[in-house]
Amino acid sequence: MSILSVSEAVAETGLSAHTLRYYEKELLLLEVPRDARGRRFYTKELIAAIKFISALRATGMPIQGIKAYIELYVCGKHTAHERMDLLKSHEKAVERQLQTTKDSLQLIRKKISFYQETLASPLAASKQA
Amino acid sequence: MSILSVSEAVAETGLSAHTLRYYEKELLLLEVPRDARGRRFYTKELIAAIKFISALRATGMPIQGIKAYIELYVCGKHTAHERMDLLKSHEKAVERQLQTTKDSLQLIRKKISFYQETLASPLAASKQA
DNA sequence: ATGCATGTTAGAGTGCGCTCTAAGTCAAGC
DNA sequence: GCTTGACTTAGAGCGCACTCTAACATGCAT
Repeated sequence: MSILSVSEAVAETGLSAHTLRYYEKELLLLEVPRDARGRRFYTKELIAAIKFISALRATGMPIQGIKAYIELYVCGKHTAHERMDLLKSHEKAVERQLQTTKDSLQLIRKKISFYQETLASPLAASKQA
Repeated sequence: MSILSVSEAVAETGLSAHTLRYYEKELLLLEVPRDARGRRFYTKELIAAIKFISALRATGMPIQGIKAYIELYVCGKHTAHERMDLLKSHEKAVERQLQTTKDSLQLIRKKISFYQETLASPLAASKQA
């Protein structure tokens, strides 16, 4: 299973075939190999790259940001430090975003608690939007 | 400071005046009062509503979902349970999303660690996309 | 009285990330 | 031989959430 067809890659990564092609077109995926009939297949390295790209996307990095990372990679080993800095900066952004999500979740939970109290004893409560 | 002008509401909520008007048009904000000159102002209840809406947006609830919540609110007290269920369901969704963000962050940190090792002792390492 | 700040409106435009369409190719199975 | 299914391409279309434009109104300061 170290070489996957399109449909296998779809199953493995959770992305659609359309999205895989779109990423390739946007230069997020480089050198996707083809079989004798011109059909794509995905090596385990490529699958790992797709999963990493998915992690960047899932944490809100825009396509252009990922592209910038890939371009550094293409430029060679001497960009390793710059690539790491890019990831570290994204790491910090994700940490901030996690915190604001948690804060927002707290506010939502407060509202839920309010509903729970109100529904338990309808005599209380009045002012809420 | 229990009544805020547009610019004060902008400062207080972090949203743009454009976005406040957009939310009003989309029926997320109801009955925004006006002064004698026809200019909006925001009561503290309205500001609280805006902050709650921002929390829902910050946690990924779409405008249409928020609108559904507001519509239930407009329908009266008897929808309180349904509104709470809607929030609870969103709470669960946010918890799942928080988990996948954390998982993705772990993968990103693994890559950063790899770079750190590689850059510390350049003799190691080779295979990474 | 003139300019500026701060608001108003309806409606158009933007950026992002997919997502889909239409037409075609090829090998395998009935 | 014909159909089916998994793929290919270039390019169009879509949904979302803003975001901006243009023209106008009003009161305050110089």
